[in-house]
Amino acid sequence: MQYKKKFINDRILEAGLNEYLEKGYRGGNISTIAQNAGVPVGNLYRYFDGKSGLLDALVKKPYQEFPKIVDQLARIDVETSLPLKDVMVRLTQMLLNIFEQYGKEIIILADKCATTRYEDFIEKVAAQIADLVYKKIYNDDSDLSRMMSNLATTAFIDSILQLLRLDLERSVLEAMILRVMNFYFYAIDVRK
Amino acid sequence: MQYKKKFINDRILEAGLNEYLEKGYRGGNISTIAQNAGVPVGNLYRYFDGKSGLLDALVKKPYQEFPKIVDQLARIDVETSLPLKDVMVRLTQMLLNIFEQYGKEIIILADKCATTRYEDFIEKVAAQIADLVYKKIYNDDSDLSRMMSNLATTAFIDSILQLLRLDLERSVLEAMILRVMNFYFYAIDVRK
Amino acid sequence: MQYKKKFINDRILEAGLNEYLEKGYRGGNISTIAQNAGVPVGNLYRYFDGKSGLLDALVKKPYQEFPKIVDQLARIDVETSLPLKDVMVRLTQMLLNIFEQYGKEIIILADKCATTRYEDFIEKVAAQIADLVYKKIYNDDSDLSRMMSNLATTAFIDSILQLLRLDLERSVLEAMILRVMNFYFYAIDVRK
Amino acid sequence: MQYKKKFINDRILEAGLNEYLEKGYRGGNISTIAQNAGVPVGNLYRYFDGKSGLLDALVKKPYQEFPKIVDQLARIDVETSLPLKDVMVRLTQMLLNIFEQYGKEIIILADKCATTRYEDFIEKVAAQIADLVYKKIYNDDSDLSRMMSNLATTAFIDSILQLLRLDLERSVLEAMILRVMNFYFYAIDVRK
DNA sequence: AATGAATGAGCGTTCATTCAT
DNA sequence: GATGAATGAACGCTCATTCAT
Repeated sequence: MQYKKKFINDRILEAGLNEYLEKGYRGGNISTIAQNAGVPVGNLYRYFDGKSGLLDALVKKPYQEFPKIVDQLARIDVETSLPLKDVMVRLTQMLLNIFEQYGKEIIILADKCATTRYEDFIEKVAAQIADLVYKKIYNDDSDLSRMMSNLATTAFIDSILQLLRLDLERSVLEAMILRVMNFYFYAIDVRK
Repeated sequence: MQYKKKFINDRILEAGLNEYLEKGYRGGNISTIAQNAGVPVGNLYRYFDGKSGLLDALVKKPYQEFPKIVDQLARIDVETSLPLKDVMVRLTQMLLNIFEQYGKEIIILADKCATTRYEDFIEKVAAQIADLVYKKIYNDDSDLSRMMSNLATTAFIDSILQLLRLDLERSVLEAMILRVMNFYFYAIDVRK
Repeated sequence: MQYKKKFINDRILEAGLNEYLEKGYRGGNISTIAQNAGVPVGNLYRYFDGKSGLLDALVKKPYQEFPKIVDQLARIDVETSLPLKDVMVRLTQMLLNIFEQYGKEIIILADKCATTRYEDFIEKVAAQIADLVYKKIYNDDSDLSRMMSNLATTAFIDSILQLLRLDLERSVLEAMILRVMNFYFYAIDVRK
Repeated sequence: MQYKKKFINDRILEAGLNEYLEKGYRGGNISTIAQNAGVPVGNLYRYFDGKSGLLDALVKKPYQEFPKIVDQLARIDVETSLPLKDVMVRLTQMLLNIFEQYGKEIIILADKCATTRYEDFIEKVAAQIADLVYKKIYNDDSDLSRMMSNLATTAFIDSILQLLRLDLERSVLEAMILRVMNFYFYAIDVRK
């Protein structure tokens, strides 16, 4: 029987989060994580499957949720035929929700997972969203347009992630999101 | 200076480029680099000053050139008072030139130098350009505007970097650059 | 401070002592020390700060004590104006005490520390003692006399060190010390 | 046919001498020796059998001569029954001769050969001379007396070596040798 | 179940020696 | 024969993981 204490589990997760955020997955140090969590290394290994297992645990939720959210959005889009801007507003709301819960974890997924199996996570999510953007705005079977959707989407996501990294107050964050939205999707038709 | 064979020098540089590109500086392995270059480790050390020296050699040129280019651009801007779009076109041309020569090296500088002295290179360059953008477009002493200049500039640079990563043909690259330019700077005044 | 086992600490110290004694600091091999101590290399690093840290730990005490002892002796000399021979007897007693505790460590300090910061330790100690001898016996402002004090003192110390290396019983050691004393300081005035 | 240039041979020997003197055998660096000799490393290997072969070549002469000289002295002693002091004067002359030719080489033999097969050369020579001293002065079948002969002889040799290291002018050296002689062998009978 | 000392493979680097030119 | 670039074993050290207590 595996008995585990939630508060130990949580302290390890938090320490791991900060360590990976600060030094990246490869640069992160398991002993440091254990120490910062106030847990002996050996015990950390009872709670998580080593360095990579801890990473898995940290990013599991957003890693699984993200694609689902975008799928959901896609379905809404198809079913309701909202104008692009509204779709993006919805997307942004969804993103904000998940960011609020998993902000730091997403930054790890986005920036700190070189050499792990997560290393192209953001790329894949961006591609998924870009597909939506492409169908909605460009949809002209040209490679350049596909690329453009990708670029714009990735840039949009990057901008959101940048805001995330700044660790802003909610109200400021909202204001900035609106600006970014405007920036990326105002008069998109003439800019595409 | 001892005699060194250009093709060995180049093979090490190439192997180092690929290794750092693939695994980042920290994750990169000197023995692997040597092996992929077809050179024994010991000899690699005759050509470059170890792991960090090889990184230095790889990124030296773009690391030095980049800030100069932006300075140059700033001077042109002040002296000629060109409209923003023209300034950006100039910048883009300049960037393209340096990208063409040092594309992969710049990606290493941008993404793969955590824990090295280059780790905030892109940030600094972006800040330098963002300052230009801020003065040119916003210039209203508001923190949100400063942030917005930063976001837009970083997103712009990221988009360019993304194109870089795709390893496109020159003509395609040009077309995409034009689109990105348009995307970022069309009707910027109403979107800011 | 983490928990460390005294017997492991001691076994590493002993293995290090023997290794440095046998091969000198530079020639000594950390893996060999670890192996002879029955400890994996990694663990040695938990107990001591690497190759140089282990040397430091080995010689720390005699390195600090020696100069103090000579100072002490100098003070006694000035305050009591004992005849030379008595001063030397006192010195010898003091040396014997420290030799008994740190015999091998002193041999390392004396012979095996080329290229370390201890490399001229014995020279400095000899100079310090020679100064005493010079003031007590020669004191004629001639360079040759200074040299002679240095020679005699160094030879005296070397003789003592040689006895040390022989690992004699206490009683035998005492007898030999008396003879050496006599040898070096009998009728010193006519021999100087 | 092995064709070798004497001046190259000599320059390597000289560079090796200085390197080993300065850094000891283990610390000495073959590439540095080659460079200081103005000879490519590869060529050094044609002239000498590597690091240890160069050492062999450097110390060969004094290594072979020394024991012979002492043997010679022993024979003179037995045949002529000179008084001790005269024997020592003879020895000193002999030593001086060999020192003049091989001074630095002897310092290497004496101090810089840890971990080589020469490491107890000086000890052996001292023992050989000490045997002479013992027979001449002590000769009482006591262990302490044997030890005392060894100590005195070694100290005497060490003092001579010390003078050697100072690289003195001939006249100064002579004066010092006389003093050391006096120091070690004046009234030896009452001091033994 | 909890602890942290123990473990050793793997890293970046050096340098005596070899060998293609 | 001369050259110095090439070679790779061996070093000191780190750290993810294991395991005795």
